[in-house]
Amino acid sequence: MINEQYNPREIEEKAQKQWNESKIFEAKEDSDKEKYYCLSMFPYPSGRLHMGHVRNYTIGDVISRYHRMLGKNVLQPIGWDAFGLPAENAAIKNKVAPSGWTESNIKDMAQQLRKLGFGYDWSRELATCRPDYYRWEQWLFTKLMAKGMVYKKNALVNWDPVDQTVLANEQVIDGRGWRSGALVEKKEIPQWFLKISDYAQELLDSLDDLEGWPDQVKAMQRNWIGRSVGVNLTFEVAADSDGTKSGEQLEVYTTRPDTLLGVTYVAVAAKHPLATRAAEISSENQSQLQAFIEECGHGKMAEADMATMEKKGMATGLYAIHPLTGNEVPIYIANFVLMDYGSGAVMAVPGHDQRDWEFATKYGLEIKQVIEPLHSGDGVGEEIDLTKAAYTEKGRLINSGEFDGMEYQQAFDAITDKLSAQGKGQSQVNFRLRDWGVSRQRYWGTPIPVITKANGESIAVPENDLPVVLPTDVDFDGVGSPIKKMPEFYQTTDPETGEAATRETDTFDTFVESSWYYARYTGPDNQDSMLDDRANYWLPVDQYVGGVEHAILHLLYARFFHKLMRDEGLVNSDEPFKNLLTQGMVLADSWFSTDEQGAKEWHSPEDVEVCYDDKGKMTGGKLISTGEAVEFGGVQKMSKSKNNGIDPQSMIERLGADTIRLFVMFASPPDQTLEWSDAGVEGAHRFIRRLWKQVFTHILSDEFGKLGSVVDLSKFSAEFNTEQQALRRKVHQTITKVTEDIHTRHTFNTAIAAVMEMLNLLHKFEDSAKSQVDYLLMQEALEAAVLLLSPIIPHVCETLWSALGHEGQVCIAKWPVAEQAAMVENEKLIVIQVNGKLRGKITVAADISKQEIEDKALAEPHVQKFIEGKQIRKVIVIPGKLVNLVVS
RNA sequence: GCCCAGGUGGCGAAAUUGGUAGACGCAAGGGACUUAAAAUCCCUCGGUGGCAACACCGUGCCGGUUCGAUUCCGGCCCUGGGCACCA
Repeated sequence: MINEQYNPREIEEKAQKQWNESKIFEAKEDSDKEKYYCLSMFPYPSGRLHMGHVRNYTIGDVISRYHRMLGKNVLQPIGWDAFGLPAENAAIKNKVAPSGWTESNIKDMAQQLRKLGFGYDWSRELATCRPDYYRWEQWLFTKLMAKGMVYKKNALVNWDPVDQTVLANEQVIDGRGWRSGALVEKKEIPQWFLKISDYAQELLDSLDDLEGWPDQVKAMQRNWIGRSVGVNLTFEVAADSDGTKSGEQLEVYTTRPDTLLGVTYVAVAAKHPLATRAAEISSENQSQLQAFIEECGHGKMAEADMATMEKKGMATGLYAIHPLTGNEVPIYIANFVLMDYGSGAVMAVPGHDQRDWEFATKYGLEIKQVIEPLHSGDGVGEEIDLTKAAYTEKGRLINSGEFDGMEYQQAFDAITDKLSAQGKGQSQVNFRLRDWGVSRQRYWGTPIPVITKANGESIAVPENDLPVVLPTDVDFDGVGSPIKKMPEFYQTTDPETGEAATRETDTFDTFVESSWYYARYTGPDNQDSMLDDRANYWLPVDQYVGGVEHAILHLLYARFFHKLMRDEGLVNSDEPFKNLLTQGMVLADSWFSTDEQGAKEWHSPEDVEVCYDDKGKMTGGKLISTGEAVEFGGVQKMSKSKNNGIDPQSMIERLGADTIRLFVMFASPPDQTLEWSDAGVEGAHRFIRRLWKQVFTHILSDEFGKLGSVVDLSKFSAEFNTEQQALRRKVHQTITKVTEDIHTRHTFNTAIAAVMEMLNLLHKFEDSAKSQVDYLLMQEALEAAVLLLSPIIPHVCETLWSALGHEGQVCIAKWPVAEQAAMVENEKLIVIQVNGKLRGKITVAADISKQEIEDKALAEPHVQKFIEGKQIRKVIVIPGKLVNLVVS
């Protein structure tokens, strides 16, 4: 029996207690059952759950609960991506150690997750900042070192010269350090790299096998890996003006060797040895060159900044010899060429590359046409004008001597062969993907398990000395990493000779931890090895759910790690995530007022009452607290800066977890952005109350008591009247639709809408219900609604399921199966169009012939008005759907 | 700048394989119940014209393919995500 009033707090506590006590979500390996591993991206323990988390974890929970009801052995774990920058920022701000701050956040957030009723196996909870987790990451790294998958090289970082610290890209604002305001420098320091490029081809190829991944994610990864076929070729550097020959060579890579004869200059990075040498040669512009190189050393090293900054360059006074013509072309220093990428030099073809064209136009360099458009079918080619833009299409070669008249592929091969024969170049497959730099000069991360010996040689920490534990009792002042100032940490001995040696004080990129956590969940208690047999029982993950912002980096690194672990014999699959669902962001209205200085003050949408005109169009808002009028700032991503975040905690307390779960699943499909709406949340709550009331009214009826436990409704089917038949058809159509929407399409919004439609029909049916068969049908409909909604609003469905007379828990009840016979429609609605415009509708028997449909359509009075006096040219009949009469 | 998405009523959205545009929900308006309010229930709800039947227009913009286009093709505009040290 249930109360008349829906009381979320009471029933949610009760349901959660029951799930905990029955340990229903603790997964045990069982080879007799089909396994299903559903994983949501683990959260960073910032301290408060935000709506993005709620959305992500509700999607994962709905999928998990659905598959459990199909009878599968479901694993849904949770843990914490616990290393990272925010803990260090909090440490500086609040004078607390990162470790304590993080652990206390984990406690708070775990509490919030429990309140939302997610069916996690908490016995497998892990946190990446704990040594029993990161020790295995260190272990794997040492194995990779032994294999030669790891190397050290110099790489650029954003350096803050005042704070004497490395900055993340997000800490560089307008080219300056966020705290010091100092102009940021690009500094080269030694760092550790993982050879992800060794796996570039496999990472690209196996995308084709990932049928359960969204196409746009695969496309982004393909472009990121960026396989290209081109030519590596060498320019010799010409003798200096005083006649001395340096013998230097300039290596460049191009994907357009067909344009080689159009090269009119060569550009090198500011850090290129040639640039350095040019600035040392005494000449009239020596000081300008030095100043330019200095200028290129500032600014941020993000690709977006490189691509959008003003392209600048300066002639070095040096010349390169064209490998085919022997002509001399000037060598320029250019700010958009980076020493880190490729060889640090590029050949420039301003006639056929837009960036080169802009540069050449700016500095008055020669623009030479070597490609002409192919003629179209009528023998006419398009006009090109190289004074307006570069012509970048592939075409036919001109002004290229012996190669004139060749088309792209022929020219590509011929020029490559010639270079190759002269020892000046060879064809080369290149990838855009660069090796993964894993070193971070930060404290709050996994220590890199490396020791540098007295002779400068780096060696891995021996296996039995692992883990290298990060000291947590530290004084954190924000100026550099504390462990770099702790001799008791970094002073050590050479494990072979016992001589003094130093530990690496850099830590891993936090993407390293998040690249293998999904595998560790299969055996988080294992103290003896990274993974065991359980990994091969559970892996690969059947469904991975997370933000679309991770479409490239995290997902690519995790795929890479899976292959590393496979080649280490730790897992037997090729890919970690069989199916992927990328969820959109959570947005909310933003509101602001402007002060006398013109500065905007952002107000929480929870403090704004929205005003509408009589057409229901929003006109503005005013603050509930003060009555002050505020302006609408658009629908924006929930953020601190716009003050438009909605706290899930207070929502749960006010309306219950089920209401929030229902709202986030109903408001939009999971892969699109979700706009928060208080009114929409109220609507979700109203729906649950209505469902509650429908069940309550039903079980209170006299007829309900006489129903008996299990009834096979199909045996009454011959006696059903039209309304009964229609209700039953709707119920079974709804079961079919919801199953498909959840299972295949992941469109939870339409699944919920379908149940709403069914309950709306049931509501009309209720008014006239009298007979026992009516009540049996209503019981069937209500049971279907509760079962179909139980993955989404599990607490209320547990309660209603038992109220409807069931003993067991709904979360392990059997998912309903639609009865085909109940869905048979003996009549169909046919739409009649004339010239594609809707002109009438007829209802016909489902098994009627095409000819009969056509005859009936032509006989329709309203349709006749449109075909009268006209000639029927064509009749298109789509059985069961429409007739289109083409007349003129 | 490059790569990937998205753009449909007042709003969130639906239309699953090219076949009734706007399901479902929110907001709004009208009504019932109530001393009153809340809650609940019923009705209306893309635009324009019309007493109405109904007609015309309408899925970011321009063009194309088709009997038929929100859906396919070409071009453009706008918004969002990612761009390698935020997670």
